[in-house]
Amino acid sequence: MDYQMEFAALLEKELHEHSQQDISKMIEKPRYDQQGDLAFPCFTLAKIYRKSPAAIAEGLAGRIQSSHFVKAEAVNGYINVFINKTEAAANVIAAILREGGEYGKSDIAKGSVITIDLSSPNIAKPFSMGHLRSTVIGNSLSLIAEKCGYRTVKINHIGDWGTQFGKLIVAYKKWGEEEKVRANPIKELLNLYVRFHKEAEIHPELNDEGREWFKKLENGEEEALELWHWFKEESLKEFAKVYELLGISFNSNHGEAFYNDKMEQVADELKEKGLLQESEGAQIVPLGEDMPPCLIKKKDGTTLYATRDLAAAIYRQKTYGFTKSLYVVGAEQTVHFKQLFAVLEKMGYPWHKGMTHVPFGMMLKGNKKMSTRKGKVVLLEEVIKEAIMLAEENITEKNPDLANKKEVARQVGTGAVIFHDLKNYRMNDIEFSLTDMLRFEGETGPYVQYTHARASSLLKKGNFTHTPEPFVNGEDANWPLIKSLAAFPEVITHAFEKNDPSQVAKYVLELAKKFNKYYAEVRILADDPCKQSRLTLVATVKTVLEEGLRLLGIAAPEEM
RNA sequence: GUCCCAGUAGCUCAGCUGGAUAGAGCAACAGCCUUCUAAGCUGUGGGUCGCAGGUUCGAAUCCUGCCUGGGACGCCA
Repeated sequence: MDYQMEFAALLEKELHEHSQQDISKMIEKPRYDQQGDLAFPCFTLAKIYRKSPAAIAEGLAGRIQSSHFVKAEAVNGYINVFINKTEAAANVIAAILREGGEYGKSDIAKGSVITIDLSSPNIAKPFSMGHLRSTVIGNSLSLIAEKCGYRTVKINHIGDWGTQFGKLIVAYKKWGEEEKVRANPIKELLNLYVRFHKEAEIHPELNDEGREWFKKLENGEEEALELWHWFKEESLKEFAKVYELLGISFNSNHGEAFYNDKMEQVADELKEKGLLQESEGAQIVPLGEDMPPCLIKKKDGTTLYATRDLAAAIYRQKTYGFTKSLYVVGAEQTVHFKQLFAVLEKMGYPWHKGMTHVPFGMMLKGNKKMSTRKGKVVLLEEVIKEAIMLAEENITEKNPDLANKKEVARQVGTGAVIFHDLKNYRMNDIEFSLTDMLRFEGETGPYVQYTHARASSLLKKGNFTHTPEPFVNGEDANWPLIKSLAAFPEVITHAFEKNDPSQVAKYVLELAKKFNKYYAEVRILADDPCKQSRLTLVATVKTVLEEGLRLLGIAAPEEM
């Protein structure tokens, strides 16, 4: 039952100048409960009918009659209607019981493919807090897309190619020691990387050496390749630990290097299509006034990441036939993606229209960007481990007999870290704060998980069983919950359209808050005729909380 | 210099396809566990919605200018 459309249909009978669709768009959800469930503002009608909004509202309110609404009243130029709670409750509850975890799914995609470029850490650099953002946002978006009927392909486009490796090789050859790197690869490689940039400030010629070594790498010289391969292996091992802790996996791990043998074709194709020009010794595609030109090859003939991204996009289209393709990459790379999409358009690929850069703000420290080159990074793995430890302490204190303590601690600890990242709009910069990240109270992941665990516990204690004809009345205590439960499907589509997981995070918080309020006010397990009805409501809340958390990439333990 | 993003309570943020009384969490203070997990609930205080114009019956929300912070602007990714 779509109450908004029903309300619009009733209004349309009275307002012939407006279509049902238009009216539906004008209908709002009032902020305060006393204002009813749906509201129609009459201000814009005042001019047409030459009557005051209040008078119009008065006139219309009396004509709103339907079994779906119990009341319609005119207030301050609005018509406020009150939904038939018993009917609405029955519909929502039945839908959730019937669909379970499928509740809220849609099929707007009709099984078409969406590729999502996410995480994409750089080899030989530690997995920093900054990469966490891309990883968890991308992962959640892929889960949301799946819920909307897409076949998703998560691609970890690992940064395993580029001039930086030339630099790293130079640093290793000058100052590196094999045993040290073997013992503690990431840390030692980072030290070398940091040292390189420090020394390059005084001796800029080091940068030239770095470029030379990258050229050797691109030419496939053995020494360069061997070192590169080694650095890569060590880094991948390190990343795997983080992904395991987070519970995130990928459908493709093709990094930049994978496209090495595909870039020449791109350059050729650009040339054939007459897009390539030489400028200051480099090969470029000019993109007009609005954008800087896209660099395809440097004057020494080596490639740039734009070249690799072009090759990757073409490869992905060929391999997956995507209709949509998301790049979950920091906002500072906005121009790069504009260029990338513009070049694809010039190449005549219509599918460039399905490509979207999903930017996000930075992790700041002391209002400054955390710079890898200066060694100012916080290691994600350490933060996650800390969160897990803290979660375990909490369990030991509050629920010492919990069976699978370790696993629940992992779920809650990572839940805190992931939720902390996803609860706010992704474009906001985040000031890194360990205390905020490890908070388990208030608007946090553990708060939602805790609420879910409470619901689970009630169902167990109350011996809840699915009844074929669930009855949950829409009494006032239930109503806020019913309304929230009904909103879940539209929250998901909205989150997908905006590429915004925080919509789901905020929703799940709101539902948890309402449930905790209900929990405090109503004795759910009281032995009276309505007990099963209350438990049914609890069951649906549990289902939706669990599903909401799942869409964020967060587990919902039964107990904690 | 040009372009992009942000500026709402002490702090972190919601609200921004314009609407009726601007909301949470944290922090502070005061309550609530002999009854369903207190990782919870209830209450109190706290706001020139960066500033100035404009559009509108109506602006935190849209437009313009300015201020502040951050970012990006051809051989890094």
